Amino acid sequence: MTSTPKPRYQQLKEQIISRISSGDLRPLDRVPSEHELVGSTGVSRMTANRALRELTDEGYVERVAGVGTFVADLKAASHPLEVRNIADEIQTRGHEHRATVIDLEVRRAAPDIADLLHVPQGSNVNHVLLVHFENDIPIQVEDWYVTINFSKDFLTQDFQRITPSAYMSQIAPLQEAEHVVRAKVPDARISRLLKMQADEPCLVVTRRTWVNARPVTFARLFHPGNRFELAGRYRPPGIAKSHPQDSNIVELRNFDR
Amino acid sequence: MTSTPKPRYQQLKEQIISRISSGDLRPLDRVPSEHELVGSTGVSRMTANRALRELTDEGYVERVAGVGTFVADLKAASHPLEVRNIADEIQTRGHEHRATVIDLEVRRAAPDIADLLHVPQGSNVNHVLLVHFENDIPIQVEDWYVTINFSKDFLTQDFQRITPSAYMSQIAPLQEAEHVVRAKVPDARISRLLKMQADEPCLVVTRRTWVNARPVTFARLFHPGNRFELAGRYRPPGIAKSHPQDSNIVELRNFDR
DNA sequence: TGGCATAACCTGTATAGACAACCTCTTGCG
DNA sequence: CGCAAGAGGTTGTCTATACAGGTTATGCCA
Repeated sequence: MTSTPKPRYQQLKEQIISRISSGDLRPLDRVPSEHELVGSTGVSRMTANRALRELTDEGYVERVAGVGTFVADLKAASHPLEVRNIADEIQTRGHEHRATVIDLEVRRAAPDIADLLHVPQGSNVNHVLLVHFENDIPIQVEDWYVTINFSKDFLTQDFQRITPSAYMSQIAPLQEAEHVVRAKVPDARISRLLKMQADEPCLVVTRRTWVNARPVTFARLFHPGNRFELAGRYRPPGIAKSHPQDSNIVELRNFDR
Repeated sequence: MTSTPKPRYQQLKEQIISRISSGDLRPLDRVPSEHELVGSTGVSRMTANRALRELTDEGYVERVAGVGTFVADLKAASHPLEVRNIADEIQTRGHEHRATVIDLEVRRAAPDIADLLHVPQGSNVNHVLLVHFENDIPIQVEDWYVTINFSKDFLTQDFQRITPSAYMSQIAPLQEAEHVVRAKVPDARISRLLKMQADEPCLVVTRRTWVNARPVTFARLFHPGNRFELAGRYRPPGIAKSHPQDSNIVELRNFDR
């Protein structure tokens, strides 16, 4: 069908991405050098250089002159739209973080959850509900639903130590994600867990992730509207040489007013 | 100080970016071809190619094989974190859009506004307050403050036809922006303008933009929490060849429940 | 043994040249 | 007059080569 084959630098990129996705190359592993790629694939060094350079721009690998090319840390590969790990944020602020698991079980999927995860209604899904505290003040409720096939050791995880989203990114690299932010007055249970007053609004972030074109997780994150906000900062690319990753992250932060 | 000068492809990129920023090159204008850059700057064609290719990746220009390179439309240069123009979104949904300007004047900056815009307290700032309607239902209140120096013909704009954010991007390209999203119960005036019920929460997006490291605009966008949500979708780069711009946009959308 | 020069390897950049594919406009033929 | 062929410009890709600068390990010499 395609009259012209894919360019060779693109083939090379996809080959390396696939080795990363499959786990053949793990974070911080060494990626073949330009010269090695020249030897193994027959392309010229400039072509290998372009492939590795673009993989750097896209956050898949990191390069150090004089040393080599290495698979990037998952964190560095995360996207501006990715909400930062709440435990990290709290620690960044120098505060104490604590999490309490309210519920951790396999349950039958309610109709709406089944629909979102593309599983039969009433089939089993993993579920965890937990509350995060910053200096003993509740600031986030996480309500996760994860397909059984995606995570088989879900119930044995210690979600008080590792957040669900950190656990998920360990299992498989993020391939696709959708975030929706709403303002909503939460139901009584969430309101109670967050020690909120009646009629106080929540900032609700719902996130769905896909792996291999199938939805695998669905999560709702509730935050007290009077204590939290979602902030993003943006600087256009091309001029400043500082890490673009730094500036374009979306973070959930506390505001003191 | 810098022992090694900037690479030539980077100098070329900055030179072209500066011609775009200054208005010397306007959207859809033709950018010098690779061959012309070779002639005018003395670099090799591969170096010119790299400069133009990276500018393409960064959204500054668009290239068409066999035709040439052109300054990208402002819209295409926008960032995932950039909230889409609400008039566009409504038209995308096939609905009728209408805007009503409630207030358009120069006023003295209140302490908080003066602080955010880095102007002396009580000095003059442009202000506009307007309401957007989708099929005659109010869906967004925009509350803008713009420094006098940045926009001198602010009061003569027809903000019922051109949204403030579209007008701002006409004046100068966005250099830096900060977005904050909150859930909040609005004050009585906003609540009335949006025809909201008491105690109903708002999704409030506040945005501040910088040009040449100085804050120039501050805006608050209010949306009824029960009618609107902020959605973002993300697909990692490098594999799919479809426009990355398409998939990573944050849009404000209506949900019907 | 300690320290320094050096070799080996790596990435980063730059050049010159080549071919392919694409688009537009002109030219010439039927 | 209409259409096809071609010329010329443009981007897209690829190669071979070169030099600079950073990092690490080796090995020699004092």
